[in-house]
Amino acid sequence: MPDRGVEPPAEDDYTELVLAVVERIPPGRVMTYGDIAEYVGRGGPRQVGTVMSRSGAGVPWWRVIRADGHPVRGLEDRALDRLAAEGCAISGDRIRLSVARWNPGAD
DNA sequence: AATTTGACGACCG
DNA sequence: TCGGTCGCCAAAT
Repeated sequence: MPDRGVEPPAEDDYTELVLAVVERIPPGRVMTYGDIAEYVGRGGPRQVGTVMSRSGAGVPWWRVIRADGHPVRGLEDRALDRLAAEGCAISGDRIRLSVARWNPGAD
């Protein structure tokens, strides 16, 4: 049987796809739940949220934000801390999407 | 098996 | 700009 090594997650393919995308978001940049759903081509924003809530602890979850620019619901302070430390474009309590939004494949 | 919930998003007033 | 409402799509209860 295959050795699982040090990386625990991988409960299913969809989860893996989502986490893989989040892993690629560069520091100081962000993606919305909808962006990720569209990019992986399955499910929707809410499904991405479900995956992150359940299995997002091991990836840069603070770089995944809502479409209105607000950071993750319930963890806003920690997310803003981290993003600020990365030099992300922030305006008040929300991210400047027009500046910080990142698209994989176009990097 | 049916209903409610959730780290969402577009629309509208 | 802000809050209310409805639509979406699985997971959890």
